[in-house]
Amino acid sequence: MSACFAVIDFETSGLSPAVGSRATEVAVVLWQDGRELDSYQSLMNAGVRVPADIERLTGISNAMLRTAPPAARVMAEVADFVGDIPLVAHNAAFDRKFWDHELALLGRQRRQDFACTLLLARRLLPQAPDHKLGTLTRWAGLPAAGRAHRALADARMAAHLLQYLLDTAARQHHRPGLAHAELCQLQKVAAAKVGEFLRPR
DNA sequence: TGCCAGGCCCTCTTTAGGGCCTT
Repeated sequence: MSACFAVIDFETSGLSPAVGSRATEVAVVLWQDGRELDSYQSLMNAGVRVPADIERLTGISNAMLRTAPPAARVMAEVADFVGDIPLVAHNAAFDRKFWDHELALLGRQRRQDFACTLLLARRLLPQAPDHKLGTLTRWAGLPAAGRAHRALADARMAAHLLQYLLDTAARQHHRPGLAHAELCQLQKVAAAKVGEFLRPR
């Protein structure tokens, strides 16, 4: 049995907490052995106004956020849902800074590493037209999980992309005539390299 | 109104600059 990953995606009011941006929606997909075990998704009201261009991009309106549960309650729930499971995101540097910032507002700290499907895709799939999540999903023929730029759909797309990358890493290390034990060892090495590729520095 | 960040990585690089990617 392979490791379990918590694939996360935030929608936000902007590009960085450093300029006052806050999370507006979060989703996490628990992913193991090529399938979704469980998921969490919620809008979250952080008391900020979402600019009109981001409303259009995500479809998350200020009216929707007015009736959403408080950000503090949602972050406590999602952090408990994730526990110590390793986190994965597409462009993890982005989601990591919002995860850390929103948890810090609760007086809590991240307990695990973040892996990044963007960095892995750049290394393992250099032939792709570009490395946006939507482009890679279409290019690799992965399932379109719903409306792009909504948290649960993007988290599911990133989970399928993670599986595609894990499979690609294993395939690129394959040599004919390997004994089963050798193949298992090679996959462990590939998985370790995946972790190394994806860990934000 | 328009803008705001920041890490990674490539190259016409390393005493730096700029594109990509996230919303």
